[in-house]
This record gives sequence, structure tokens and C-alpha cells, in this order.
Amino acid sequence: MNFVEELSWRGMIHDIMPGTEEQLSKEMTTAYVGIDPSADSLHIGHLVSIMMLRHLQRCGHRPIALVGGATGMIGDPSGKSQERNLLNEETLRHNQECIKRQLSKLIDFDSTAPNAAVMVNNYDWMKEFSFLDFIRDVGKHITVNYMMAKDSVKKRFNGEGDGMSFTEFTYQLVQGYDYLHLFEAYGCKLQLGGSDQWGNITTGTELIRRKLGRDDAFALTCPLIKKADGTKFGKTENGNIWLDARYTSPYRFYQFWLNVSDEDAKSYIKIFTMLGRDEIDALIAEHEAAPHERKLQKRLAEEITVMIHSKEEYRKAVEASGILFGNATSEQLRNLDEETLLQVFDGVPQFKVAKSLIEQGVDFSALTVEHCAIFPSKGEVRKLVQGGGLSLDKEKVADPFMTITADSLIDGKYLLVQKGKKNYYLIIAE
RNA sequence: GGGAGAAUUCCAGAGUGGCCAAAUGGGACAGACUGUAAAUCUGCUGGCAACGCCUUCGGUGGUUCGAAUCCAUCUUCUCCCA
Repeated sequence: MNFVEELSWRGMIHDIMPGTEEQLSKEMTTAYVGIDPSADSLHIGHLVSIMMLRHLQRCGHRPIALVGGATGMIGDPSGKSQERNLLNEETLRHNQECIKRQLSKLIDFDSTAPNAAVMVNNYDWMKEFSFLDFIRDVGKHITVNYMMAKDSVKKRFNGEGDGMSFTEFTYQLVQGYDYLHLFEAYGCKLQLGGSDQWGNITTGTELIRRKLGRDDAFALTCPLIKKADGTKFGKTENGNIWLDARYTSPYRFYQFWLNVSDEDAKSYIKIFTMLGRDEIDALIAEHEAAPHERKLQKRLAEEITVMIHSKEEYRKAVEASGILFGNATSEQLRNLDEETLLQVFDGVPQFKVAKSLIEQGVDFSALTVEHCAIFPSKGEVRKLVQGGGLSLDKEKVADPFMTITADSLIDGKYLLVQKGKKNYYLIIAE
């Protein structure tokens, strides 16, 4: 299987350095991607790079995942208009461990195959590197003129943002040195990344050329993922979509993919799943024939959820979606056992209230406004009720001042308040 | 340094003594339709024990029966001249 061809039909190539394809067909090639360890979980913004590594490994080449412990301490100025926070070593190590665990599910690090993946941390070779040694052995080879010509740097000189510290300016040199180091230590001849990394990557190949006189270091970047409507990919109003279930529940993760637009689904299924070309073409054809069935989104969500979480989590997410968005009745809701109920409503805002309060009977508006702060005011509740936008336990609320008693409790302790179609609030009486 | 103007509810932006909880547009939220989409249409957008009451129009103080509207002063911003 040809790596470049594979990425190419998937629309995952933005820029490729001449000679890359020849290099890949010549021998088993080692390639790396840099990952910024700024959190202890990856998010879906990282997923494209990871998919590139997966394809690379499948095509028989050797992936290296480089955790940017050192570079993470500096902060990449590309695409940022402000100086970033720096991380300490302890946090970095912790983050690296967590990231490795996530990557292991997707990339093979452990096998004895010659192309088993490797994880490295640039902190390991940067921490002992003295400033003097660095500027003598590395800085000497690259001119400031060259560094200033990069777009990411130029922008910061044109009055966008707050200027740029020397630390940030050095970033590309440090990343460039990573490539040099991996080239020498691992025979790594290709760097992959997002298109915003092109400038940094070419500093690396330039460094290898000038210092070692070698011109067989290559670069390949993928386009940055965009949504068809121009808004930022991978963000919701609740923030990032994380791969770690602690930060983004599998249910939300599944929902994110299920909700992508038709246009985006067509490109995402190529980028984020390992499905083959024929299957994808068939899915897209099917989708275009009956877009309302959203087979494409369903399949996309299934593939990715299973890949990142598990079949079991996927199954639960589908079940939860059925209850939340299907025409589940009050009856069905009450038939759920407590465990399933809590899973379905995992991630839904929860409010605790004294059970005695419910047993005495309490006014719906008072409960949701005063005791639980679900809604900001009783006027709000009244308006929503008048518009038919509020449900309790899957039944429309007709009177904002209705009295809630223990009869409404599900499993003797839960109340499910629903605003509109998508907003749920769980009240727990204890 | 001198002069002119502006500040209104989530945003933009009307209002220049009682008819102002404040036009209109946008956004947000909800309803219908739908595919948990887009578009469209409808409602709604200060609070409350609600045909009424209370708190809002940069801050403070005043004039008045009555002030977002007039006066004084302070703060911030914009523009013009040097």
C-alpha cells in the first residue's frame, strides 16, 4: 500500500516536499509527528496527525510520536497571537504518560515488528543541552533572516498580537533541532504535521541540509480541518472534544460526530476512519441518495467512537441517544434501571435536593429556580411553559406552578427536567 | 494644550419631560416543520405574590407633581484643531 496515495485520496495532503514519495517507496521510512503535551489527554484536533501515523504504520513504515516536552515549555507561535503559559516538568511527564496510553490504542508500540512505533520526548535531549552549546551547534547554521521570513513569525512583527518574546522566536529552531536529532538517532527522514507546521518543519530540513549536508529529510503536511460553515473544528460551546472519557463522555463524543454537517461528514469519513475507498464511495453514494437517513454520520460516529472508546461504549451511546432524542415516553424512562439511567444522563447537569422537600410537595418553578438554579427566574420558567418548551420526566409541563411530589420521582430519587429538545437537567433527591 | 460630541436593556441602535421596561435589527432561547441538519415561519428576550408593583438608560447630586430625556459635577470613550 502506498502511503502518499492513501493520504492523497483521503484529502489529507496539503503540502509535500519533492522526493518524499521516492523516499517512501525506496525503504522502510521512519517518520515523526510532534504532539504538544499541554493537557493530559489528546483532543480530536490531534486526531488527524494520529491518523497519519496509523496509515504510515499500516503502509509498513515506522512512526515516531514526539511529545514536545521541551517545545511545550516554549509555546509554538504559529497561529497564536499571544504568548503562552509554560508548563513545569512534573505536569509534562504526567501528560506524556496519559497521551501514550491513548496512542497505544491506535498505534502499535509494543510489537516486535521492525516498524513498531516509538515514543520520544524532546525534553530528554533538550534538558541537558546548554544554551551556549545550542547557539553554537544549532543556531550557527540558521540565519535570523531565514527565521524571520516564516509567516508565523512575520505576522507577529506586523503589529498583530503583542509582539513576540525571544523564547518564542527560538521555537522553530528547537523544533528544527528535534528533526535533526531524530534524523541522526533514529534515521528519521520524514516529518508529518498540520499545514501550520510547514514553516517549522522546513527549518528542520534546512538545518539537516546545512549541518549534515544531507538532503534526504522530507516533509508532508495535511490540511487543517475546517468545517464547511467556517467555524472552528473540534470545539463546542462546552470546549474541546477530548479523547479521554473523563473529559468528554463517550456519549458526547458520539454525539459530536453524529451532528457534523453533510458536507463535513464526507471529508471526515475519509480522514478519521480507516474504511477503504470502495466502502466510503458506497457510503457517500448512499448518503446522497437519502441524506435524511444520515447513514454517513451514523457510520462516522460509530467508527470513531469504537476506535477511541470501545464497542460497548458505542452501544451505550446509541442507546442513550435513542432515549434522549427518540420518542421515548415517560413509561420507558421509568422502566430504566438506575444504572442505565445514570449512564444515559452522564454529563447532564445534576442538581441535588433534599428528598424531604419533594415528599412535602414543592412548586415546580420554586424547585427549578430557587432550589436548583436550573433556570434564572420564574419568569423564564413561565415563558418556557407557555411556549411548550419544558418537560418533566418526558411529559410536557402545563403549569409552571404545578406541585411536584414523590410520585414524580424516577427510581425513587430522580427527576428529569428537559428544556427544548436537547437540554436535560437531572435533579437528585436524597 | 484648546474645542466638539458621545455613554441606552446580550450586541447594534432609536428615544430628547408624562402615552417608556423603552421602537427597530441582530443574537440567544422556545414552538412548528425537519434529519438531533440547513432554510423558513411563529413566539419570546429585566424581576415579582402579575390587568398591578419593583429595579434599569455611565457614576453622584439636583430641578420637577413627574426624568433615559433638563441642570451641575465626576468617569470613560470618540472626533477636530495645535
